[in-house]
Amino acid sequence: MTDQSNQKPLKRGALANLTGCNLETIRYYEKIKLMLPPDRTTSGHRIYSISDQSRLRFILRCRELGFSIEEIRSLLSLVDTGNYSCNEINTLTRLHLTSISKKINDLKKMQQTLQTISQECSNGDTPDCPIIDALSA
Amino acid sequence: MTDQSNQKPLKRGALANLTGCNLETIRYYEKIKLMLPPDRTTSGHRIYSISDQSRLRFILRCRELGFSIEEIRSLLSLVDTGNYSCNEINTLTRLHLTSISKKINDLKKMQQTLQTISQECSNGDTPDCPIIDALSA
DNA sequence: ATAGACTCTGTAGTTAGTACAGGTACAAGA
DNA sequence: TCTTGTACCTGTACTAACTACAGAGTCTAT
Repeated sequence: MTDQSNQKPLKRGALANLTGCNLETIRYYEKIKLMLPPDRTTSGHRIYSISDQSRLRFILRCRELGFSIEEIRSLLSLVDTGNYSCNEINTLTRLHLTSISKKINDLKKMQQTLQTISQECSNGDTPDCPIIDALSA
Repeated sequence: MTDQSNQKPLKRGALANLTGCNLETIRYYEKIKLMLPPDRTTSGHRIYSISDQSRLRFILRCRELGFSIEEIRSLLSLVDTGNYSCNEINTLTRLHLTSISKKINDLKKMQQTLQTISQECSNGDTPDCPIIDALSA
């Protein structure tokens, strides 16, 4: 009954297809030691276990949520040792939330400024442009 | 009466101090041809004219507002040729505003998701963490 | 004259990947 | 069995926008 197609060991291309991750990115994550070195066939082709697949999904999910590689490294190392508390994880999460808020605020300030100066624009055909003036100020 | 101190030709360090721009960044902008090659003393030290100073300020202001180097290059090339209309400038500005809005939206989605999963956290001392569960899903 | 600050050049490192080139391995069809 | 076309292997170079350094030359103030 259950579909076993995503429960089998996979080669790199198949893992990429399954997760939506770029082929080269998988190798990159191994190089920077986010992904553990997978088993290999005798000829050297990588074989990804189910736990490798879960780990990649975890990484990709964190990236979607804006965690940096180093933040993910911290999360993974807590999980890998098994010596983590929910408390520690939540601290990292809240730190990340703070930096997201800061980015949003910075972008909103830019947006506000640009909207203001853009509204002054006459949209004319002459080189007399209040935007350029504002940017030069 | 008027302070002429920021109206004199300057060397690189002085220009950096005056504008708040990093010393090396000025050289970088020259290398990538955002800044025009300045005059030199006989021994090769760069001497920045008043118009060089204005150009750098323009670049820095655009960077503050989130324009990419290539966007600034477009703006500057319009201004440099003199063949620009307010209309063209405003088009570039509105394109940039669109990309800012998109970034804000993306960050807000991350924020929302992270807040939700963070709130489920018991902050306990055990490795039983709903954040990790959510990230693994 | 000389010490210390400034400037010059080229190069390497940063983040988070992406894209090749040149060479094997594998799987399917004739 | 042979062949052909993918898929995979490795290392390296490229992206954006800087920043930092090493080693050499120059300028300035005492």
